[in-house]
Order: sequence, then C-alpha cells, then structure tokens
Amino acid sequence: MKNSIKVERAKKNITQAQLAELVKVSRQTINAIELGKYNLSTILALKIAHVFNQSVQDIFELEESDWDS
Amino acid sequence: MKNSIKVERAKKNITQAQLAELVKVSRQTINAIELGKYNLSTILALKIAHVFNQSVQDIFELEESDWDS
DNA sequence: TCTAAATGTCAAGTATAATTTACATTATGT
DNA sequence: ACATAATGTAAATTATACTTGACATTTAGA
Repeated sequence: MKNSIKVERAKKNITQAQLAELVKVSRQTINAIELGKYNLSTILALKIAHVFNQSVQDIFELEESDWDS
Repeated sequence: MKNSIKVERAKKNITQAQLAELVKVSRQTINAIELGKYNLSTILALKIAHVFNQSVQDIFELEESDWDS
C-alpha cells in the first residue's frame, strides 16, 4: 500500500510529531506508516484522512501485491 | 467505529463467506468486523470498499469515542 | 417440519501493529 | 561551522488483528 502522508503534511506544513499528536499515536508510528513499514488500523487511517480533509483512498492506495493475500 | 457491511452485502446479495473469499480473509474475520468486534487493517478496509465500489468512509464511520485515544 | 445454509461465538494460537526508550542521521537556520 | 529540529532506525515489549477448528443458534426454503 502506498500513501501520500508526506505530501499532505507538507501542504499543511506540519511535522510527523505534530501529526502524531493530532491522531494520538507515537511519532515513530507516523514515521513507520509514512515509510510504508506496516498496515495501519482503519481507525487510524480514518483519523489521518480526517486531519487532511481527504478520503482514505486519496491518501492510501492499494497496490496489486496487496491482493496476493 | 460503525460499518455498513451488512447492508452492502445485502445490496450485492453475498454472504459473509463469499465476501471473506473475495478479500481473502476467514469468514470469522468478516463476521467479527461486521459486528464491530475489532479495528480491521487499512488494506482490508480498502479491499472491502473496493468490492462494494464505495469509499472507505462510506462503509466505515468514526465515532466520537474513537478519538478518546 | 425437516434440512441445510448462514450467522454467531469461543478458545488457542500466530502474525503483526503500536509503544517506549534510545541513538544515529539528515535537514534548516543563524 | 554550529546548534537544533526533524526524521530515520532498532530492539524489546505489549496490544490486538486474524486464523483455525469446532460447535451452537438462527434463518430460509422444500
């Protein structure tokens, strides 16, 4: 799964730490998600989408390989 | 978090088992998600939204209490 | 009413999301 | 060049998503 969190943060001019605070997770969690290191929960994806006023699909995009299983 | 999976399944006339097969998880997982028993992964939410041709937000809705932490 | 499909539930196990602490690296401004 | 903020990374731990197998209950059709 790809994501555009870095771009959205840049638009809003906020740091990973600030985003972390807004959605109430650790800074490292935001960093790992932004770098595609894991498959975050849906509640967290909805919160991030809410912060950026975007749809979840706008920010998180499935890749072919995500369907492998 | 609330969801409308049951309604979407009814529209498409498919069972929990069939949806499970389409998104490649177990039937019990679909059942638990549909009953709001846990916070599924974003990849799975995107796959379910894809099956129903809907946005993630159309199917999964944050509740106030989800912001508690 | 009988049968089968569909749904609900439970317990035990595995996989992985998310936290914490800590430190290294890279970017930014003065 | 220096200082500081921001980002990347790692290991250890905790919380929880998801699986499997099994069984109970509800629903729908013949």
